[in-house]
Amino acid sequence: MPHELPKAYEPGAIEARWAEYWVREKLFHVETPATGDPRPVFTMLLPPPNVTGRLHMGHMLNQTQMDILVRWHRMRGFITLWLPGTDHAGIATQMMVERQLAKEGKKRRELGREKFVERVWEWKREYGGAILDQMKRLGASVDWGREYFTMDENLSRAVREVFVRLYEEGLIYRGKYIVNWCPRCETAISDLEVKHEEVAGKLWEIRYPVIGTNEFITVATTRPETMLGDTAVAVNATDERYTHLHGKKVLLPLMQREIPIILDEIAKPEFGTGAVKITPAHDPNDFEAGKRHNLAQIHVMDLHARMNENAGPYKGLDRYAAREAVLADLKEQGFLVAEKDYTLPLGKCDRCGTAVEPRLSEQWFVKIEPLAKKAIAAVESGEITITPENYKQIYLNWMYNIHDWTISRQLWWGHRIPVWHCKDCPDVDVIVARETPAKCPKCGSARLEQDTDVLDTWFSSGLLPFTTLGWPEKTRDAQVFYPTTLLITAYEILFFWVARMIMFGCHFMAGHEQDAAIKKASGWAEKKNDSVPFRNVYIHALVRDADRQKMSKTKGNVLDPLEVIGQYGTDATRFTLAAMAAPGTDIAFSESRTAGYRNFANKIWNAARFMFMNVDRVEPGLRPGDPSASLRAGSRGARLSTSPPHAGIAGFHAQTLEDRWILSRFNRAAKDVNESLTTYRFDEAANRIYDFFWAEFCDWYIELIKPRLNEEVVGAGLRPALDGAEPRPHTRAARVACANLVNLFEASLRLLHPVMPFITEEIWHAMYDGKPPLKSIALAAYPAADEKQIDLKAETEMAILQDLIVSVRNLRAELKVEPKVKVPIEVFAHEPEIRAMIEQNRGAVERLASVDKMTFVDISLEKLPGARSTSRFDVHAIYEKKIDVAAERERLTKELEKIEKEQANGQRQLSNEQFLAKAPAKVVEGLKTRAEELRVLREKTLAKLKELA
RNA sequence: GGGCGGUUAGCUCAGUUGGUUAGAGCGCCUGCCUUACAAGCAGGAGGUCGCAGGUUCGAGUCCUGCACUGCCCA
Repeated sequence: MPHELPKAYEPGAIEARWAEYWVREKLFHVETPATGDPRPVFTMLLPPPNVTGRLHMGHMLNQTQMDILVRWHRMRGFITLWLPGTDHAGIATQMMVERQLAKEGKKRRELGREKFVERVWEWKREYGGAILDQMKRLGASVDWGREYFTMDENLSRAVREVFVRLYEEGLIYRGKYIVNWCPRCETAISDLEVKHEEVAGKLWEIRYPVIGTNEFITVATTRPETMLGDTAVAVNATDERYTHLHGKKVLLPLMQREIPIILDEIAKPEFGTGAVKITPAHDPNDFEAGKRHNLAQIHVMDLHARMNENAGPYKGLDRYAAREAVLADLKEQGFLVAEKDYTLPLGKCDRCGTAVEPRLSEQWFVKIEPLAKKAIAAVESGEITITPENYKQIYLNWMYNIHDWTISRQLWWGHRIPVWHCKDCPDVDVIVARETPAKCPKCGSARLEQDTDVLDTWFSSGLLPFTTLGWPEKTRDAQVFYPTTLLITAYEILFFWVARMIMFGCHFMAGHEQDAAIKKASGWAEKKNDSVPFRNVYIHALVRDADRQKMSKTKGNVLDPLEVIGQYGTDATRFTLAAMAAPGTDIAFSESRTAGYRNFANKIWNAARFMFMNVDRVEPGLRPGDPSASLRAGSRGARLSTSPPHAGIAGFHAQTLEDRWILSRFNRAAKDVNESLTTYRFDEAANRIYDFFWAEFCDWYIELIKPRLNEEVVGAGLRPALDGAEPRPHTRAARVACANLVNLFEASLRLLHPVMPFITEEIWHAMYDGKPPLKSIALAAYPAADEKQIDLKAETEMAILQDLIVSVRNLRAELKVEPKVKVPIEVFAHEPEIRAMIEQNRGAVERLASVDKMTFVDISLEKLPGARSTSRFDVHAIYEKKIDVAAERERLTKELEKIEKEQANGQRQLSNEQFLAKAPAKVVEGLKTRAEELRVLREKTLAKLKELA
């Protein structure tokens, strides 16, 4: 089985199999490290998806990036913990179950709180795992053994603890304020959960008669129905138009209520008529103004945004129906002055899209300023870094202007507020307790009632970095894994979640110290503050559709990641997201790219087939990590226990130019990829691997070693193969080439593994005939560059050789040589070493450029037709077909122009003293070398043009 | 209204602290089923880097203004 790969790469079966294997084998489970464990740690918290959620492209991008870093760190020997879990998502989940009930013709309130919550738990047990199951399909290497749910008993206990402590510290208070009220969800929501939208509306001007005069005062409003709750009209003290009305009252139309004219800054003289109606119970600004002037607060709507008894004749009407009725009546009575088109921002509930109603109600708040202070300091001081850096300023700006946070929600699903009211105590005091109290501490009554509200979901998720590690107990887990290393998340929840984690972390973990040895090993020795929830934050991009449109259900352009995966495979989809994840730009996800990366996987697949074919032919039984096997003929040298090497490729015997070259290129690639991943440059890392594997390994290296792999011993006796089976006739060179191929391939798989975990796992296991030294390539070492294996000379020589081969291919195309016809060539090399090098690689040139025979000459070939020149060599194809003189002249003229343009450019700089004085020597040197090359090239081109004339 | 991005090939995007010839994938054109791969191979065309100024020996890269466009906040 192992070496017989199907001809075409089919990701489906492979991926499902390994995804299941990784979970079953618990490969990514992390035990709590013992004291004295010297290894560095890498910890990440998975931003918990909503328990109601379905995987979307944003999750997939997020998880791909996290998984790349997690696998990379794990392979580099870090204790790597990636903690998964789900969020109970108060409103969303409640809505889901309400919808389910509605289908049965039932309502939440009919069921009652207790039964309803039981229903939600049932729902959670049945459907709540869906998104995590989807995650498994992505290959996310999380520790499933530590999975959490925000409503778990231990996490709930921590939530109560936090509430009580904050209350005792005076950082939680209850008060009557204007909040954002969603009449659909029947709950208060925070500022962040309101989405503002520009909508076309109207601005109505209404005149209120001033009592005791014949005058009117005109106010403008976009929400005329709220006038029913007006308790004042404000004008600006400096507004001379109204000076004579100071101290007077107006008679509120329709309601016939006398209300005062007040002087307040809220009225801006330059805006409209300069007079504003004040409705303290239905507008946040008016509420503040009302407090300044001690105005009555009149509710005119109920919880469902229907007019209530305070709205007089309009009682029972929905707010929009009431608006129509009010306008009609105002018009009829002559109070409506004007109606203008007006664009207004409308706040909508983030969850259900219903227009939010500002509503005066009693809620619980977190006093945010003291918490924000520490959270600002943590980022300003660099204890927490935010990447890309521009988000740092966005975070800070928001933090500077932060408001108190409404944490109570009028829902049934969530952490119920640990507050009780005593029915027998006349005063308004509350009992705040960690556990349900049996009786009132004041009067001893047992008639206690728990507050009906639950906490905002973000209140609990903001605690996760420490509650998942056992807080409030002081645990070894916290000592090792807190602060977590990195948080990767979307910009949208920077405030919702990231900011709150920082505030809570800095507050509740103050004084915490990470295990000193581990902290140092992990590279955080210079960090002073161990209370922060994470050391770094990386904000990832938004995934848009191929036309840069935001994906949305209403537009119908949502791409389901699982469908994309079904079509191209997880590896290709992951690769797409990684390769397109350049910082600062959103990702316009295009399936054509994914198709391209599926092709890349197929390329790897077929390169593996090629490798296996040769192993089976040349050296059956050969395994990676056992490079000497091919040299110890007859002995069973495969040592399965050797773990793969860390730096470079151990046991790679660089004997030929292409060997030295690929080894050098591999080490360079490893170096670049490691550097890119350090700075979250997933795009650079992915592209670098792509280019190395395809353009260097496959296109050149494999092609170059083919003849060697086929070398057979002539006349000598046959040698027994490793497994003692059929004798093999291959030379030592062939066997070295084969071993090199295997070792290089194995190292390349490790290089690629974090981005494409499945295909690499599959081929890796096959390389060991299904008996690998480790349970997974994910546990093998990540390649690190070995500087000694970087070989500049080999790279330069190879570049010349490639140049020669490509030049001949060019000539063939120009001369329209039949594909099957081989053509003799002549080569003139400027320097003897280059000539020797080309001579040594004669076979490669002849084969890869379809050359009949290569001969060296001692005179320049530049003037000949059918020749190509570089600054290092001339090459001439001996072929009778007449070349197209006109086309050739055109090509040369174009080339000459290009050369001269560059030459002029270079000359200008080189003759500029300022440039010579100021530019770095390296640049000047480079330019001089280039100038010399250009001079040679120009002469050659000119000579040839002359010859054609 | 305030803030932050973006504008580079037909399309989607890279392009490090300014430095020698601006790159990739897809698409397009030409020729090939060359025994790993047609999901492939070889070759090719295609860019006044949004516009106008400025700084600099040198600008796709830095500064100013403008145009278009996207996002966030109020």
